[in-house]
Formats: sequence, structure tokens, C-alpha cells
Amino acid sequence: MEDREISQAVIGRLPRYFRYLGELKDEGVERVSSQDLSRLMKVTASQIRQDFNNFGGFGQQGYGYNVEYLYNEIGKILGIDRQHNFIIIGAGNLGRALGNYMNFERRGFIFCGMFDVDPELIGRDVRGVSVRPMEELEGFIEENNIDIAVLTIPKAGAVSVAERLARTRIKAIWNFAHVDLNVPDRIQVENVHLSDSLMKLSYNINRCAQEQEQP
Amino acid sequence: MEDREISQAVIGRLPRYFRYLGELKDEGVERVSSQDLSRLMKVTASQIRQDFNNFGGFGQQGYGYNVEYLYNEIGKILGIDRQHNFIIIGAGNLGRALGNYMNFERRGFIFCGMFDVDPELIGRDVRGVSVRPMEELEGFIEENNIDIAVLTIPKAGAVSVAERLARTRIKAIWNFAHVDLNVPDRIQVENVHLSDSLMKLSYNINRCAQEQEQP
DNA sequence: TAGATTGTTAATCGATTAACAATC
DNA sequence: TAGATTGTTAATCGATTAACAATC
Repeated sequence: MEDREISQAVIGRLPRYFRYLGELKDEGVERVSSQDLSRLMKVTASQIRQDFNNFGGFGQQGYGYNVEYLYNEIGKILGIDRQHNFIIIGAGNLGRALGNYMNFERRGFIFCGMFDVDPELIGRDVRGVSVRPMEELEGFIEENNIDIAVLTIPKAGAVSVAERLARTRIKAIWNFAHVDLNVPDRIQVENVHLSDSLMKLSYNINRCAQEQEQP
Repeated sequence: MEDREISQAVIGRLPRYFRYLGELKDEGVERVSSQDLSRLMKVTASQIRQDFNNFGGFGQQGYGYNVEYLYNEIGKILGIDRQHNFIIIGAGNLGRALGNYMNFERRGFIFCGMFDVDPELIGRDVRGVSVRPMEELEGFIEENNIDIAVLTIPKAGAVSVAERLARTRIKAIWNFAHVDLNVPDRIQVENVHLSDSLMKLSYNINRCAQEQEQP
């Protein structure tokens, strides 16, 4: 049944479904119909059914979906029933903030190591993990079965670090640096470009201001 | 010429164009064709021309686009030629990391204030800005012409804070809390759901692993 | 002028929504 | 059984790509 490629548009919506289903589950709700979810999440019921059906039938005609079952299934699809070890490269403010964020652990993402070029920061402790020098990067990745590298360094260093990562067993890069990385297809890259997001916000602010001037 | 609504798909691509054009400008490149940009950015030349033409003709047949002119025009469209005052609500790790990030200032986003409920944090200094108690929120926004509120508080508090913000002059919320906010249309919301992003990454890691097992 | 490259229209592709038969 | 709601097919909508005439 796992045949055709599932579009990134669908994948992008799964975490949001997962979040709402988790909330329903915590409230003790047992079943939910696509129409209920539709009202709650403000998307069409049609899209919800279409999305779920990409992965096979989770529901039952005349009944709807079992909240807990659906929650677990989506969790499995997202792969958060497994463990993923990650390291953070760049022990600046953002890197430390992400290292200190406990909730990732709840989803199976285990904070294992932290690296920086700055000798000042080496040895510092972030939630029980001490900052290591960049020389130890490759060895550490190999020894600790690291799957994900989080890049929170300035763009100048990011490209060359990504090249180093490309030669390791790393499966994915969560990239907060403001550059596009060029890595082999085998390595997944997920970009979080904060300034891009802020600019989009800025556009929408100004667009609205204009609309109100000339209605 | 500013008539039809421009799709969010296009807006979402503008910051990336802006970034590449800025780099070309810094390298001293004077002109660029849609085909050059196409190769550089790995999108189709057709899309580039189509995108720019949403805002009127920036190019010249037989020549291409003037890098600096195009850069400035896109900057204007994104509204980063203006100043936007922002505050950060939530002085935890993430909030402080964003407050310390200097690059936003370069794009006209001015860090003016910071708020938290925790009495421990009140008075703390983040890059020259001291953390204030939540009671002062509304007054501060009014007095300092704040346009943007950055929400870096746990989801439990986010919804009610958003409601308070909705009664102020705030134009936009940059939401890092893991909830969907319900605010009037007049207020723009841009979500940065980090755990959603991480889950997407997780899905793509596992999908690739599967593909390699059964090719 | 000839060559290059845009602006723009038309064709294609993919994603969303609507509709409804299948079925619990 | 009758009512409800899914799974799925068909229709619509929007976004991307291709093509080419306009024009620098």
C-alpha cells in the first residue's frame, strides 16, 4: 500500500493533525469525524479524509476515526515512535536555547552533544551536555550514532560544516543558518530561516496597511 | 498596477530572492538574467520571471535585471525599508536568543522591550533591554509604537496573551508557541512551530531509510 | 541590425474541494 | 434497517512550466 510518493504538502500538515489529536486524546475524546476535525482545525473535511487516505484507511464508515488509534498511527508515520540522536553545532544563544528545550525529548529526539569553534565556550554545560571542540565532530557522530545535526552557526561557517557532515553517517540537518546547503540527496535538510519568516510577516503587515488606505 | 492579490506562495519566495540578490550585489555583480538566477537558485527561470512580474516589470528585454535595483525593489515590497518596533514576550532561552540576535536590526526590526511573568526574570538585561512585568504590556505597546509582538512563551499562556494583544495597536504576532492563535484578521500571525519542523524532518529521514530497504 | 532576454499568454501539472457510492 | 461517515472518484481551482511575441 506504500507505493506512490506522498507530497510534501501532506507531510507538512501531519504534525498539526498530530497536535490536535493529542489534545483531543488528553481531553479523553474517543472518536472524531472528519467534520468535527474540520471545524476544529479550520480545514475542509475533504482534505482531512484525503490526507489520511494517503496512508491507508484509518477510519470506519458511519463512525469516524478513533482518536487514540489515529494519533498513534500518525506518530508512527512521522517516525516519532523511534529515537533520533542529535547534536547541536553552534553553542551561541540559539543553540543553547534549543539544547535546553525539553520537549524534543518527548518526541524521541535525544540531545547528545554540542560543538563550537569558540575556545571560550568549550567545556560549558548545556543541560548536562558539555560543549566540545569541532575537531571531535566526526568521531563523536560515529561513536554515538548521531542521526541529526542542528546547525546554529553563522552562515559563513555553515557551508563547510555541512560538507564535513556530508562525509559522516548523519541522516539529516536541521539548518538555522541563513544559507542554502548543498548536500547529497541521502541527507535530508530542513531549513528554519527565521529572518525569512520575519520578512514574510513584514510584507503582510504592510499589505494590510495599504489595503486599508485604499479600500 | 497593485490590483490582484499576490499569492502567499510568491511572498514566501521573495526573502530567498532577496538573499541571493544581496549576495550578488555584495560580490559586485551588476546584472543578472532569469536564467543565471535560475541556475544559482535551482528554480525555473519561468518562475522567477513570473514571480517578479506580479509586481510590475523590473527587467529589460535583452539585458536582464539590474541586481541593485531589483534588490532594492524587493526590499521595498517586503517592507524592510521601514522600521518595525517589536517586543518579545517570554524571557526564556528562546526569547533571549532572539533578543540577542543582531541581524533583525539590519532589516529594520527594532528590539524595544521584553516581558515575562516570572518575577525572577524581571529586571534582567537582554542587549540593553530590561525584562518588564506583564502588567506593563499594554501601556508599553501604546507608548512605544510597537508593531510586532514575538511570542516565546509556553502554549498554556499564549492564547490568553494573544487575546490581550488583540486589544492593542499590535499589527502582527510572530508566534513560537505551539498553538494556533485566534486573533482578528487585522493582526497578522506568522507561526514558527519548531517541533512541527522537526517532525517533518523525522518523517523524511524514515521515508528515505525505507526506500533504501526496498528499492 | 541581430541576439538576448523579458513580459505574458497558453499548456500542464498538482493540489484542493465536491460529490457520492460503499459500508459500518 | 436507517443514519452517519468514510474512502474514493470526478470536478475545480491554482500554481508551475513552456512557449513565444515584444522589445531592448
